[in-house]
Amino acid sequence: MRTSTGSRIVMHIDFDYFYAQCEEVRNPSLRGRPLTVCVFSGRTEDSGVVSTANYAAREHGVRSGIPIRIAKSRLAGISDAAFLPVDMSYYSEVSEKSMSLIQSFAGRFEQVGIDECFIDVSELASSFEVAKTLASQIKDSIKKSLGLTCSIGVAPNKMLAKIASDFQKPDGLTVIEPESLQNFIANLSVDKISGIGPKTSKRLGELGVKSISELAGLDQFKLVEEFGRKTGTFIHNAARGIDEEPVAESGESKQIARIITLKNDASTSVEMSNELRELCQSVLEIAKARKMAFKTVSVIIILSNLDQKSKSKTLKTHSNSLEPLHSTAQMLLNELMESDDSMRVRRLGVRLSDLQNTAGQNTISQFMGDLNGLS
DNA sequence: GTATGCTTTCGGC
DNA sequence: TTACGGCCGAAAGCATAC
Repeated sequence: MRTSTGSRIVMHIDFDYFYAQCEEVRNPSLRGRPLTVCVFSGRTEDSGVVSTANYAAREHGVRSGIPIRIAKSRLAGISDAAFLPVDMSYYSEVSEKSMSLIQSFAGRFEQVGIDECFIDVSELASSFEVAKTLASQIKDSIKKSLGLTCSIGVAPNKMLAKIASDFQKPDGLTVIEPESLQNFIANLSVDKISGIGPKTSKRLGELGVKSISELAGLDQFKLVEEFGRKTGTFIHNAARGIDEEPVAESGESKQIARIITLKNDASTSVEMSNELRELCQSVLEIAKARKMAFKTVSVIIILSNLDQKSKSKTLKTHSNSLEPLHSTAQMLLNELMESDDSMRVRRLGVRLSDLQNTAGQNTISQFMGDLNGLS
C-alpha cells in the first residue's frame, strides 16, 4: 500500500559518533570528557590516526582522519581527555543489536556500513506525520535499550533521507515532506547529494553551479552531453529531489581487503614477502569463513608520501586456495615495485574482489546433470 | 558511437 | 616542526566489443 500521494516514506538512521559513543556506553565515566578513538598503527608510539571523536573532543578540533599526535597536541593540557584504541568486535556487537532493533520496526531494511541504515516505512506510516512519530519511537527505543543516540532523516526517498539525517545532528530528527522538498534542498551545496563528489562538484563549479537550485537550472541535454547518459540523468533527477532507488536488503560484501602498516618502509618486494604471505592467508581465511571464492586479486601499496598505488589481476576462474592467490599477489607486487625503484612503501594490502558464494554450490557434474534433467 | 567490463584511484566512515 | 588506519563502495579512466 502506498500513501495517498503515492510517494514512499524512507528513513535514514545514522548513529552519532558511533565508535566513541559505544565506548561511552561501555564506560559512562567517559561521558562529557573529550574522547578520541584511535587506530594505532604500531609503527611508533602514537603513530596512527583518529577514527572517531565525541563532540567534546571535536570542540578542540579533533576530527576523524587526523594523526593521533595532532589530536594529542590539540588536547594537551586537558587533563580528562581520553584516548582509546579501536575495538571493532565490540562495535560490531553493538551494531548488530542496534540494527536488529531497527529491523523490528521496519518493513524493508538496508544496512550501509556499521552505523547507518535505510528503512522503507511506506507500509507502516500513512503520512509523514505518522512517520515522524515512528522515528521518535525508534530513537527512544534505541536510547532506552542500548543507551545510544542517532540522527534520523525522514523523506520520500533515500537521497533526501540521507540529506535529512545529516541536517541536524547529534540526536536529530528531520523530516522533508514532498511539498517542501524543493525549498529544503534549493540552497544546499551540490555536494550534499550522495554521488556528487569533489570531481563532479568542481566541474559543476566551472559551469557556474554551486547550489542545488542552480543545478536544477541546467538543461538535461547539456548535462547528458557533459557527463554522459547515466550520470547526466542522475544529476538532473537528483537536483529535483527525484530518486527511485529502492531500499534493498544489502547483499554480501563485494570485496575483502586487509591492509597493514609496515614496521619500516620497504623499497623491494623481497623485504615484504613475509607480510604479503600473511596478508594473503588472512584475506583467504575471511573469504573461506564467508564461503566466498575470489576471481580478482589486488595488491595495494601506500608510499611514504601517502600516495597510493594498486595493481590487480582477474583470474580465469574463481578460486579459494592459497597458492594461486599468493603467486598472483607476489607477481603484482613485483610489477608494482619494478615500475619505480625509488619507492618507499609504508603500507601494504591485499584485496579479493569479484566474489562468488560457494555455499551449497553444486559441482560441475551435478550442474550438467541438472541441465539434462538427470539429478 | 555506445555499452560493457576491467583496472585504478578516490574518498567516506 | 611534524605528525598519517583499515576498511569499504563508488567514481573515474581505459580497453574492448558490438
